[in-house]
Amino acid sequence: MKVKEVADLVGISVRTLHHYDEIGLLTPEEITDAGYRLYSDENLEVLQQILFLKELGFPLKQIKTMLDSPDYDRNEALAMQRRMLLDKRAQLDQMIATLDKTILHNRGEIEMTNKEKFQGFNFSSHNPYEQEARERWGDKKVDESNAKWAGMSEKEQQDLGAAMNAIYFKLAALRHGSPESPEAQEAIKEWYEFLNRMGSYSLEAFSGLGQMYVDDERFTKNIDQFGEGLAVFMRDAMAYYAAYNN
Amino acid sequence: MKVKEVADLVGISVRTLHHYDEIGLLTPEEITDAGYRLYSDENLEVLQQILFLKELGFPLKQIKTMLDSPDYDRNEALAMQRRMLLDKRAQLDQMIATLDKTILHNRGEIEMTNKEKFQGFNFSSHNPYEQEARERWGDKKVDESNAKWAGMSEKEQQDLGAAMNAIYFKLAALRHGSPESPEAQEAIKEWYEFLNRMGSYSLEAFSGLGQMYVDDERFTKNIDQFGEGLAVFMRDAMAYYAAYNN
DNA sequence: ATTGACTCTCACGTTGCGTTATACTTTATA
DNA sequence: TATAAAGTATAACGCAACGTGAGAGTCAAT
Repeated sequence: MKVKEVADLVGISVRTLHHYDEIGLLTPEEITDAGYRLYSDENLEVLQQILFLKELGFPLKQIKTMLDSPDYDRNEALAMQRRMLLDKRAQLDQMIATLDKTILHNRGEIEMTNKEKFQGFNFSSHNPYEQEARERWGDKKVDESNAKWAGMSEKEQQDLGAAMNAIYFKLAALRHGSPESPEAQEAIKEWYEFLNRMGSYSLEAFSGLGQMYVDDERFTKNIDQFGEGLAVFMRDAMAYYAAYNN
Repeated sequence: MKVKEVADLVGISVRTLHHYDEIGLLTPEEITDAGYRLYSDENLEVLQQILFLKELGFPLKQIKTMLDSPDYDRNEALAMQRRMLLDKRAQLDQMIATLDKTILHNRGEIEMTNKEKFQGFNFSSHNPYEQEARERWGDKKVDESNAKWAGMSEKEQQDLGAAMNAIYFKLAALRHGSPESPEAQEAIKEWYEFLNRMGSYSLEAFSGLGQMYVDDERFTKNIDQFGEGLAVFMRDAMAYYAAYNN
């Protein structure tokens, strides 16, 4: 398929396809003698992945990094994308609810706090683990973490969300190997460093958090969406990392 | 409220608020002697509108034009935004359905056409009026219009959608006056020119289309979402325009 | 053979901020 | 009360992701 055919089929521009080729994100299967790009069905399947991830706010560089990874599993990616699309739909639902309340507010039928007026504009939805986190680490650490989150722009929040997912991806791809392998330890180190951008975790607290991933089935359920058994794998990797990095 | 307070409440950056001030989109109610920006509750309500419209893909320049318009009615705007958010949610639903099919396809359980793989990535959903349009204007005109639409990038399609909505807004604001007033005629002229970017309408066809807006209750229902009685107003404005612009 | 549509590369422009630097102001802490 | 930290201002460069236009070659339709 030539560029215009692909562009029309998908609903993007020819320039977009050129750009994706230029940055190495989507390289046509074949180039004719005249230099024309020919796209294969496989190219289209990759393009579909790109558009899903793009819709979810991932920057193209990060999409390329994901797709180029030898550990990238398309079916696991689809499962993750599905969850994120559901999250995004839930965010839209919340925005619609906020809009409905705003209409009633404008009619004088209800009062809205300023906070209520902006429900749904970012993913700062209630963290269901916050109560447990407070019990385990105290109010100060949670408030500190929340303050950091709240002090970020939407872009920063999205980037963090995407970075977090990228780490989950990487760990999921490694989970069939040993949690003590250099690759696994490298990836879990990224997780440790990532967490320390939000709060401040000692190695001991890090290991304890890993145990929580398994003890608390809500954590387990969320994490295992990225790959069955990932929560256990992460716990073991985190315990090993904590033991051997002090 | 100072910038950081607003930024934290809303989940945007301080830089964003500065930018909106710079371009005249959101001007703080008050500036202190030190030059600090102070935002009022009214500013926050405007900011909410901005964020709704931004989420719907309107460029900031266009948002500013809308908000600055003396005809801008916030409640009508909210109704329109609600509809567009519902449309966007429907698009996400379609993307999720596409993703689900993709998962089955990857398992070998179903086959997907290339077209099916990209359902939901743009708003090229089936136009329910297409059948009637074919009957009234023939296959050639509809194919031509569809081909033009399909040949556009997502950005162009979104811009057109936004431009279309902006015209509807303008007309809705004018509908309590005479359809023959210069303002109404100017706005309906924009509609005429807009339609001619998609197809090619004679003045006679334009007037006939206006009549259809009233005769066909699905048209009426869609158009009147922008303002009760707008379909009738447009029909009359279109008839007058057609009669006096040949 | 000619024309129209499609394709290529190149390069500048646009939008909406992010980021950094520098300096002033306000608030919290010792 | 003095000092440090946090918050505020403006200015300006940088970035991502294309859009847009120009010029030229290629392919398909007439």
